This record gives sequence, C-alpha cells and structure tokens, in this order.
Amino acid sequence: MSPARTTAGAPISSIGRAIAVLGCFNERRRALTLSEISKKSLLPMSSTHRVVAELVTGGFLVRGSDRKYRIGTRMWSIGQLAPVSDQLRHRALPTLARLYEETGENITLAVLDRGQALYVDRLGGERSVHTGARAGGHLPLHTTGVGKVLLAWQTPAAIEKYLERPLERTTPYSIVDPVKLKKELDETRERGYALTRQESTAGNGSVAVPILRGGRAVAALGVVAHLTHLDIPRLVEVLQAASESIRHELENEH
Amino acid sequence: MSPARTTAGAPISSIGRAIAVLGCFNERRRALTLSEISKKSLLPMSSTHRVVAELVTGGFLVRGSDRKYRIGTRMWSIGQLAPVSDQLRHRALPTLARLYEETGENITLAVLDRGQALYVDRLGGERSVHTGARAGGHLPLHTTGVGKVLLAWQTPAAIEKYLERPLERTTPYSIVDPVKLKKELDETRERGYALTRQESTAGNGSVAVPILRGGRAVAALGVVAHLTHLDIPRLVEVLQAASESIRHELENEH
DNA sequence: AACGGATGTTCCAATGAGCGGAACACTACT
DNA sequence: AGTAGTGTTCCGCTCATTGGAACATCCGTT
Repeated sequence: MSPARTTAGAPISSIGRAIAVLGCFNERRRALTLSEISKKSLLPMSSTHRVVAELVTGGFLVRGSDRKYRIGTRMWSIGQLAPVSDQLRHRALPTLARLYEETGENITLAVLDRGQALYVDRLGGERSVHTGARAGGHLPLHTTGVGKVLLAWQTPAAIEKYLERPLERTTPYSIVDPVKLKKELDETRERGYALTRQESTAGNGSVAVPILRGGRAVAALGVVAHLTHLDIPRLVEVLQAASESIRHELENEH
Repeated sequence: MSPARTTAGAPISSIGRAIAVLGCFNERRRALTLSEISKKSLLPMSSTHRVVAELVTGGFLVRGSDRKYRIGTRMWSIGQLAPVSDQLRHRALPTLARLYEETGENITLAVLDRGQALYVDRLGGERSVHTGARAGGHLPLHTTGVGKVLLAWQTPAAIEKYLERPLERTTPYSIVDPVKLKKELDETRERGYALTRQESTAGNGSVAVPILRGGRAVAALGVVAHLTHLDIPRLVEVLQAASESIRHELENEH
C-alpha cells in the first residue's frame, strides 16, 4: 500500500504532476473542482489534493467561494514575461488598437506554435463576430486566415509535412484536400495575403497578412468579419500598413 | 552526502522548487542562465538543472540559442485563463483601445493584488512616456493614479493598514506622509478620480478613475502622460465614460 | 430537519523520486 | 594552450511523497 505510483497514465514526477494539473484547464473548462482535476489528470484524489494545495500556496491556482479552482494571478503575471507577450504582443498592441478602431472588426495576431496558430491577442467587442479565437488559444493553420499565412511562409518541407496529416474539417467549407490547400497556399504567397470564407466559423471570412522579418513570417495579422462586411481591398490595405508598422516596432528593439 | 536537502532558504518540496525557479524571472531579468537561476533560487546547480529540465519539457520554460532560459509559451497560454486576463482584460480591451486612440497617451488598467497595483494591461506606443508599468507587473498603490483609486475605495480598516507600513518614496514628489496621503485619498473619493504629479515617474502625471461594482472598485483605469499634456478635465470625462463602458461589459457576463 | 450521494480532507507505513557533492564536459575569452 | 565560468552526469542514500482508507463536509432533495 503506497507509495508506489500506480496510477496508469499519470506522470511520475512531482513537477510533471503539477504541470499536468495546470494543463487540465482550458477555454471550455476554466473552473474545475478537485474531483474534476483528479479525473482529468488521472491522479488519485489525495495526490491531486496535495498538488493543488501547493499550487494554490504558490499563487498558480486560486480557489473561489464556489469551491472551484481557477488559474491564479501569479501564473498569469509570470506568464506575461514570455517573449510572445513581452516582445511581440506588447509592441504590436498600439497598432492592433488602431486597426480595431479603423475597421470595427475582430483583429487577431498569431504565431506558429507546435504546428498550430497560437493567438497572441484578439481585439473585438460584443458587436464583432465570434471567431473561436482567444489570446493563448490554438486553432488549425489551414482553416484560419492567420494560420494560412503562417503556413504559406513556411519552408516547402514544413508545408509538405503539415499536408501529410489528415486535415480537420472545422466547417463544411474547410479545405481538407491537400492538393487544393497547397494551391491555396501558393496563391496566398503570390498575392501577399490569405483569405478564408466560412472555413473556420460559419458566416465569417477573414483576411490576413504576414509580419515578415528576414523573409520569414514571424507572426500573422488578421481581420475576421462576417462575409457581408468583408471589404477585401480595404482590409488588405490597412492590414499591410499595420503589418509594416509592427515590423518596424519589432526591429527597433536593439 | 546527499540527498538531504541542506540548502538554506530553498524550498523542500519539488513543486515549491519549480515555483521558486519560475519566480526568479522578473521585468529586469527576463532571460537567465542556469547558474543565475541556481543563485537566485538558492538551489544547488544539479537540483536547478533537474527542475529546469522538467519545466522545459512541460513548456513552462524555453532555452534560447544564447543558452539562456525564458518563460515558455505554454505558461503564458495557460496563464491567459486566469480571470484577471480572461474576464477583465479581455472585456476591457476594446474600450482601452478606443481610449488610447482618443488620447494618444498611456492607458493603464489595474487591480488590487496583495496590497499593490497589479497592471492588467498597458497601452502605449513609443511616443508615450515611460511609466514603469507593464502587464503583469506591480507598482505601489500610493504613488500611482490607479493605485490611489484602488486604495481610496478600500474599507477604512484596509486603508489604515496600508498606512501603517513605511511608504516607499519612488520620486522626490511621492507622498509618504500617512496624514497627507489619507487626506489625498479622502479628496480622491470626493472628486471621484485620482491625480498624481511626478509621484511615480519624473515629469509625468496621471488621472485615474474606479471601475465600480457594488460600491467596490474592482479595477482602476488611468491615463499617464507628461505633465505638459495632462488635460485633467478632458481626461476625467473620457475616463469616466470608458469606466462606465467597461463596467457595463463586466455586468453583461451572466 | 433528515438523509444520502457527491465532494473534499486527513492520516500513515512504505518506498522510490529526488537529493547534492563530485567528477566530468563544454564554452568563451585571453 | 590555458583558464575561468558555465553546464551536465552520476550514484549511494534519504526523506518527500505515495494512495488507499477512514473520516469530514457540503449540497440538493424529500
């Protein structure tokens, strides 16, 4: 009896367990009870209880009056030091703000992270359409404007590698045929911007441009709007100006 | 010899050690070598090496080509789920953007966190003055506009408690006399907004207003500008409209 | 108010994850 | 090439950690 770590699937190391517990939280489950964390992390209740208690002490988790645990402020605060926030988001934010004011639509900034589009920030009010994107969240490359940009400016080998895996069909309009997608990426590169039409969320389309440094797309900047508002020529124009502005901010670092 | 945990000051538990390692990173030291982490966390080199390796595996730290460690994207990403970001920042952001466009000055949004002002976001371009504030960072309550607001709308007991401790003099103009500060807070409440004049950074002043819910200041919203640009009546007007807008967004949650 | 199911907390003998000093390896500078 | 600084690996030993079980609390229903 004890203390062999016998629970199948759960990490063995203490730090690995803490990371697994923190990984239980996501966009759809922001608040979790102890039992829920135990189930998701595959840790026994008492082990979960102990790990969670330490994370609460350290400020990485917080427990509300509803007895549910949420990500704590300290974790957010330290997380702000990550280069994706500290270097990119912070410098891009004034430009994102301007772009939001100019268009009144959803503004998204994303980077490539483990083969997906990681949203660095998203600016939109209640009037703006729902895009499925949130700061810190991931979406597939092939169904989103920013994702297509990030993919198009990859090396041919990286693109081939992405196309090898089955492409998720997010909506009936998602491009999941590798041949069609490859053609789409070629066109994206040729045009200098990406387009989507209901490929990620129904009714919506997007325009996105790369933020280029040294020939690479270090990030992608996009506008998501309902198709009825998608003024492509105008959005391309303002996006490219904004992209240039952000690139300039990023280069003035040293 | 080994493995007694003999290092004075270092946590004993593994998770506590991981948290201590992550706590070594701050605004002034965003990138650290292994040796630096070891020194700051008071952990022996080999222990540090092991903890850091696990955090890198879990995506909480990343190591660059300069051999230095930085906070990893995954930590940022999970951190975005914290209510301070997910509930407050995200909803306030469009209004912050508008305010930034209207004023062209530094916009700050802060909450009370462990007796300090925690900056939830900050919007400013290169033209804007340097304020010492960054998203995720803390500044004293008594020297900042948002901090004074957060303090003024505390209970009298909480205010008294804050005044008991020696008040840090950030600049020669900082108010560090408890009697003067108390008077300042009374006036702040009476006026409905806070002012600073070079109390936090030289040359700059600020105007800040509370975001009230149920009679409490759940956050504070401020503009920081050089004193020559500090148009108080106009800033108060736009800040109070923005504060109302954010409050409205927060109440439309349920 | 009572009850029961769900959720959460505490305990403890046993054990293996983790310990840190030491040896070794790598890097950068002179 | 030498040296100092930084980083990595190893290993016998120990204590932080284990999870099942007992116990406690909470909450919804009757």
